[in-house]
Amino acid sequence: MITLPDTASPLYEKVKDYILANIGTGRWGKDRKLPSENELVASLGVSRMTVHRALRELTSAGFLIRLQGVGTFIAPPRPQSTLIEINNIAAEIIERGNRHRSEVLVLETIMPTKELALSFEFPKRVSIYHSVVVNFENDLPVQLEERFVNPSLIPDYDKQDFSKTATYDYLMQKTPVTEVEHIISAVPADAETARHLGIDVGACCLFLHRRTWTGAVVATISKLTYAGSRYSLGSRYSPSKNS
Amino acid sequence: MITLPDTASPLYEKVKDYILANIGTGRWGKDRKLPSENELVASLGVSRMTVHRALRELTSAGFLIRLQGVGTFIAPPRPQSTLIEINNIAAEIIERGNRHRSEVLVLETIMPTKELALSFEFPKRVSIYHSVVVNFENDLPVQLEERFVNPSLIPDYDKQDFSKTATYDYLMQKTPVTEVEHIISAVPADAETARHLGIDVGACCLFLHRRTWTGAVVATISKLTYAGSRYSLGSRYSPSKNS
DNA sequence: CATACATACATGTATATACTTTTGCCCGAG
DNA sequence: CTCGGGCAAAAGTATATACATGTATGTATG
Repeated sequence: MITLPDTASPLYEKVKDYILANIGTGRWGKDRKLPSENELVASLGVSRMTVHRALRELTSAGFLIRLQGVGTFIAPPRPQSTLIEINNIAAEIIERGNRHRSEVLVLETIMPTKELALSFEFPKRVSIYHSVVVNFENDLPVQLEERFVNPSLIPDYDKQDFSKTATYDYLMQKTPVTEVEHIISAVPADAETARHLGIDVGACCLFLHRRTWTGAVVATISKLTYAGSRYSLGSRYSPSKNS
Repeated sequence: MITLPDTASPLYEKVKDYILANIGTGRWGKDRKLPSENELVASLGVSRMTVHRALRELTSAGFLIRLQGVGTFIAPPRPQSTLIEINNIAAEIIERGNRHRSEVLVLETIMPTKELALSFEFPKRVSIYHSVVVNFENDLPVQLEERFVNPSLIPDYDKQDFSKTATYDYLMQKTPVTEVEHIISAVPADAETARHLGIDVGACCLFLHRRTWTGAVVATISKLTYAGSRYSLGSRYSPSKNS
């Protein structure tokens, strides 16, 4: 029987500390398999629910991997990927000390195309909101922003004045985002895009496709086109900001 | 009594979805206070532990704020930014079930231009490693990869065979990255890029500029050019994966 | 009137118990 | 030797219960 430290912290935290202290010391074999919940119950003298909570939280924090029916394992060192941050364009422009202005080209209710309804994961055809806005930095158009919005989550989208409130701000305020999908690509400007952004047809544009979810429901689909010569996505990131 | 959806997902997930769906609709008053655990138990017909777990996870995901003795409240909107993930291209290609191959065009030691030395934050001119590699997905060139590497951190870079080990893997293995800077833009292909990627001059390319630091020292500078028509950066991200 | 106490109610922690789902493996039938 | 059934083990979920701890509030008492 192992005795956990006699501090003020809750029991499941002590169990977490105990497990963390034993990760990396090689104490748990070269297959990096932890004792089972029931073994920990026996060796630590706490209930299985408490052990389970400790293990679940360490798993969600990325330290462990658990397989039902198999066991609990130490997670491999962090996956080789880096993150970049995508900011709200209005805020970004203002932060650079420049003036931001929006021009609303379209704000309407439409029936989605079959393809769009599919992207929304709609079982049947329901009408959705559709907006097209051009964002200016010091009177120079930098971003063409087309959005499709799920009206069941954001009811009054079509009644807003998006030349005053940025669409992004309104959406973020109205509904919590639980998941985001991004696809970034480079595309040549089509005729309409070129006209709105004041660039040549065929000029390189950065194209950002974004879907956001609230729970299991697709909340918004956005297609953001940036004039390639006038804009780039940038970020600086420290991986060491995790627990 | 509210009836939760009859799906296969666990009960606490349904409770989380139910709560998320009610956040932002203004359903829970202008003080943004949620019903107490016991009220949710009564209205949803589940046990308090299940409600508690749902609320605890939403709290740790940043959606809620809980005060013992007071109640549960909707958290103020999170900082408005989202993250996208940039993966190792070799790993990405293999994960898609395709074949990855590299062709090393250049691997040499050079004296940096003044501009480059500035990017490295070098006080004086020191020689650096320089590599140019084309990455193929099933014999189709998708990425032109130019790297400048700080020899004081990665000594034997010029002696590796990068048709066998991906440059990325080698660098990640050799030195820990403490900070990353990314700039993504869309550019037309110049003559040389077009030739190496097998695309037309002027075709849209995704251009990724990356600097990595190890401590206070710039370790690598990379210029990655993706054939726009053949590649897009994608990612799906759940903000709720924090502790 | 002000302070102290009692009370109610909120979330936090801990346990015991039961059942479900997934997986790995042994063992026997063919 | 192979296939498949069945069993055991592991994590996952759900509940009932109890007690701990923190907060707000009303009330009795000095």
